[in-house]
Amino acid sequence: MRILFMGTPDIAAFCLQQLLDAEYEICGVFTRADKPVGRKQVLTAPPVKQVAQKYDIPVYQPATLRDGQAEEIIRQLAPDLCVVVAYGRILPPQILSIPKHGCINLHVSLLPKYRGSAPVQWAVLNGDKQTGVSIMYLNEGLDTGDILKVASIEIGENETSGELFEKVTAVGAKTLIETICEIEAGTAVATPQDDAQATFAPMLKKEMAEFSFSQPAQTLHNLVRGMNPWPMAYFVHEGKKVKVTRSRLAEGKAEAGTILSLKPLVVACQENALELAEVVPEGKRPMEGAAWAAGRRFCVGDNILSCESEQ
RNA sequence: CGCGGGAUGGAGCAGUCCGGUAGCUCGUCGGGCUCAUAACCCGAAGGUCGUCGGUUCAAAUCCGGCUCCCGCAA
Repeated sequence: MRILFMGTPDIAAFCLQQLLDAEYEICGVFTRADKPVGRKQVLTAPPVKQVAQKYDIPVYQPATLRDGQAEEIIRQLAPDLCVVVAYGRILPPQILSIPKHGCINLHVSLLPKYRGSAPVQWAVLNGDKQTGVSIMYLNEGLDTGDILKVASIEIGENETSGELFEKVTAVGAKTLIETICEIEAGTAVATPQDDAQATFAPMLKKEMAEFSFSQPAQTLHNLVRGMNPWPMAYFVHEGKKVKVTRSRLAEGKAEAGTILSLKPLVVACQENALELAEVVPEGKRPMEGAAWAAGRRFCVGDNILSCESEQ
């Protein structure tokens, strides 16, 4: 079985690695262009490219799939199956039809829920107790193809998107390989999605990460978890961003923003209260919420939101 | 030369503008109170103020070089 692999970030690189470890024949890799990364803006190859190069697999990074060139390359590679994991592009129909066994895709949600680019984050943001992975055939829509196989995954109470992503990556790769086995064996069965149940999980935007304390603690806790590791939930204190990287639900009732405890640092929300376990003030490194409170010289009863006017 | 913040006992900060005895909250250790405690009271230890050089009677503080950390941007 000649496989053409398409993907870009870590999860895709992990799947590619697993396929290689399972000794599948990878005839080529499509990934997105190298891009500048980090403070120094060093031009960096996507994770998938790094893995592919290690195994001397031909790498293609076309700017578009729709000018006929990509189609030509793929025909020459003559894959039996195309495996797509977080490639970041929709494949046009003329490419979808090239491989004999079609194109399959790993999507990290229980489809038809959370179609789109940030399914893991949205599951956490919405406070879901479980999510999962789906392997499906690609069609011309966005994550709308027939489903071959699913696996569900529990979401812990304090689990972040980043942590969940690690679990999802492992389960996803495993499920992907199981599915490929079934396709090879001819036992794979595809089931159409129920479009009426579909929801959409768009890419996160930085503005979505800002909060005051005027929402229920559970909502904010979900935000903190869901926005970690990027873009990180934050509130503004004295004109500066304070990211909250870790939180816990806490008991207590008071006007939103009231400091109920300094150690640990607990702040009242619209409903209940939230412990700020770890924060990253602008220009500072991560620190315990209590340490930040010590340096800010808060007192129990102060309002974290109105400090600006008081001081 | 992308913009900006920062480096002060174990943690987080103040002090720097206007040089002159190292300060705050917490932690640690010892003691006390208490049925008890993460609570409270008393006491103690712990810092060549990132680094190198300059100015000065005197530098955390003023001047210059360097290193490291972080936020933004991408």
